[in-house]
Amino acid sequence: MPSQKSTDARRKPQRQRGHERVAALLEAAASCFVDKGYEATTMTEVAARAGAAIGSLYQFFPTKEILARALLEQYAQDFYAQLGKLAEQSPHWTTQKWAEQLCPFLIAFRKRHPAFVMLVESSATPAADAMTIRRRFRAELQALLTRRAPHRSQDETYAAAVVVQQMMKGAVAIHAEPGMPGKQAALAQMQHAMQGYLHGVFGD
Amino acid sequence: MPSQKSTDARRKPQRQRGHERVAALLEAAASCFVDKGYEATTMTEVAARAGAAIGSLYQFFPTKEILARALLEQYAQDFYAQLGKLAEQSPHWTTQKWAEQLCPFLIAFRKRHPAFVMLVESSATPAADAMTIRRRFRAELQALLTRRAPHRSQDETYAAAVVVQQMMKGAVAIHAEPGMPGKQAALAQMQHAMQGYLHGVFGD
DNA sequence: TTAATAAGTGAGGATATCCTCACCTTGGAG
DNA sequence: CTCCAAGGTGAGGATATCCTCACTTATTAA
Repeated sequence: MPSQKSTDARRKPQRQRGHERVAALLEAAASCFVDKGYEATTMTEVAARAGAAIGSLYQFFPTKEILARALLEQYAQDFYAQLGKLAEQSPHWTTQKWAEQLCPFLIAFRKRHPAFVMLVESSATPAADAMTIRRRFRAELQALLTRRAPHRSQDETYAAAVVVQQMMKGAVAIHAEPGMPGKQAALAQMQHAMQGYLHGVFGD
Repeated sequence: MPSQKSTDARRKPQRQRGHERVAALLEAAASCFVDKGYEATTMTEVAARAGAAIGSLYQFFPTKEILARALLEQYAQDFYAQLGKLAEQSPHWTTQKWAEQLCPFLIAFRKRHPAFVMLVESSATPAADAMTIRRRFRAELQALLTRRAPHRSQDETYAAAVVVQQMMKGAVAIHAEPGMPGKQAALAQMQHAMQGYLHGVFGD
């Protein structure tokens, strides 16, 4: 029994047309989630935005939760890939560059995939998946920090990773708030705060 | 026409029993919101947890949104009152004390009223109310900072208030995450980060 | 006591969403 | 060309939630 309904029983596309449909459906789902949130988006509207019949949607995604999880999984891969690029470049960074790179990182990713932060942050249904992603994100941050500050203990770099993660989240929240005056100045201050904190962690 | 259905057309309690009912209903609603989130809580369960009939609930709160707004309004009053206490004491604080007081502030309030942060943070229905609360919260923070750092411009203290607000949110997120190892150390680091940032803002 | 109003009740109507299913269409392999 | 599985379709069943309403009970004022 290779698959169960409750987790992932969707029929995987075999022909090219199937793959195109699935891509369109996922894109439509992302669009709906961004516009209305997870709970408020309806399967009917997802199908409509994809230009597909409701039956087609259910052929590939038997459940709204499975649909969201598929979207999350797709984004998570790209997310970790971007993090990997950071890991490659980080050895050459000054402390200032660390803040310049880390602070806007989530903002940039949210620009590429607006639904990602929404689904990970939302306390909606795929809560377990979101938690997994947040934990791994934190672990990758810790690995980055440990390489830069080997004199710090694991406990110390872990706590620092938690703080940096929350600061990145804060930067996204600032960036995403509609109609905030002086948004650029606030983001600069957030970055400044992160730089000051990293300065203390790195001990330089 | 003193009231409209869409905003607040509830029959206000006149007798003592009515006030008790309303209190029980609000408490039950808060409990449901905390357990299941705004969208997922049903009016039926709110009534059940309050030991009331569904009809009684609708007598005082004709809509789930009105129910949530009433809860938010009640909490907001307490929230601003607590902020006021901070404002009274803040003139005597060292920079370290500022971080010690501000960083755990939201955590403490969340312990008193777990549904408050949930409703304000959630992108659920009363989005406008939540935005209003966040904005006023930020304005009060700015007032606090302006009194402490009069040499800073309004733009500067506003940006600082935004940063401090996000750090407080981050502290709550850390505190609220279930099963995080080294949570106390992470919270201490968050506080340390805020202290370092305020140090720069205050210029001491 | 009696009348009037607040408060209480729960079956059920209206609506909306998730999801199924029986049937149809398409396109590539043999 | 034929066949068959992948892909497509949308009416409608199952379910759940919001909310109403006609009616009963409690409490206060006169």
